[in-house]
Amino acid sequence: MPYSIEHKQQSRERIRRAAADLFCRHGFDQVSITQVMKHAKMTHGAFYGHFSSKGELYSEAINSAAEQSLFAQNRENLTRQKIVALIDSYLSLAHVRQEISPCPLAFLSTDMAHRDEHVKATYEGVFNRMVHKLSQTLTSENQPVEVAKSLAQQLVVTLVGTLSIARNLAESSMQQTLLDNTKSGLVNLLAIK
Amino acid sequence: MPYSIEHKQQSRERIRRAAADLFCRHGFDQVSITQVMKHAKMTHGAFYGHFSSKGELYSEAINSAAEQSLFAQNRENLTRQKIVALIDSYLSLAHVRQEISPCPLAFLSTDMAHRDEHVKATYEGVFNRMVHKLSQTLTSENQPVEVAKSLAQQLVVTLVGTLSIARNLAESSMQQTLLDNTKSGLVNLLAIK
DNA sequence: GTCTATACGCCGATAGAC
DNA sequence: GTCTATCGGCGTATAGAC
Repeated sequence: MPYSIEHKQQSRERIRRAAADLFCRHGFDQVSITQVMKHAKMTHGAFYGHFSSKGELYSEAINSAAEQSLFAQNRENLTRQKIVALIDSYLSLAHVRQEISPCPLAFLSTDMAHRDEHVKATYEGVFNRMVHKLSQTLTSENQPVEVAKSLAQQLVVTLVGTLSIARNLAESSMQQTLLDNTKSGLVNLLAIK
Repeated sequence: MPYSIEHKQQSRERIRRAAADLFCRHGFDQVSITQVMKHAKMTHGAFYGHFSSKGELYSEAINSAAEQSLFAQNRENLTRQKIVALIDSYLSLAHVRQEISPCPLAFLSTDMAHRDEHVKATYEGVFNRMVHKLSQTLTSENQPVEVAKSLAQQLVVTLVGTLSIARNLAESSMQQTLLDNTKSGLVNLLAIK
């Protein structure tokens, strides 16, 4: 038995990671299975030993991107201070250029519209988990949970909207200005609760 | 001469409109020229009498969508009151479902990433025009123009982020909650200036 | 100006050797 | 488990008739 179980799991994980990177960078339709497998150092025929279809890979890739994104890096509970740092990293040129692990919510928002229900559900799951994690931190004792959840939702949609538009601006100075404007707006939002 | 100049212009405009609708609904790659031309009541061979490539059509479609969107409907100067009404329409289920003319910024944000520079520039132009129009209204005499522009940018990115995420939520009740949360957040944002 | 017909390439998925 | 080879379908773009 020349191939161990670990070997197969490692191959699968390499495919997942390559797909997460490429899909976020170029979108689902513009990335072929051949390209993904080339990044994972295999040929395209081997793909179907790990996934049943390109669509299934997409779900896996979204989850993989979420696992490596900024939101997942603080595994334990967040603090308000860490949220500010997270906003800072999220709204950075490095994130726009995908030099750090990209947030799939921002890089794939529009790309979801035409996929099957399973892929959409994956995206929605990532969104809900992010909102939930943030709202836990934003909750204070003397206010209803709905307020914290509303605040967390506003935070996420603003981050996502800013990043996906910033990506489409030609000059990096314009990108930086947009990122900074949102940053100061969010500081106000969180300060007044 | 069986075909008048107006006839050609009308055909071209039908193609532009059909493309705007379909691209916003399904994305660039998922819409074929044949589909666009079917909606425009022609066959696909006729397409190249009006546009030189599918990419060129994309730019035209983005501009066409912008022309018909909510931002373009108030041609004269906006007022603060009209901005509130615009936010209300923008953040409606009807817009999410594309029952009213869709905002190309929200429906195509991610789809831009992989297109050529000309298409991206078109998108950026639409964004800048919207920000400019809003910032004119949000300017008051005793504050620098940068403040109004920053506010207008925050407004647009928040609208775009909310709509593109709402589109990916399965239950309309969840969509409505998200829309309402952003709405109340923006009311606060604009009130405090 | 619009039609039908076709050239040409790319991609998802499968088959079979090793 | 991964390889090479291939099938089948679709989509952009072009050619030529009307």
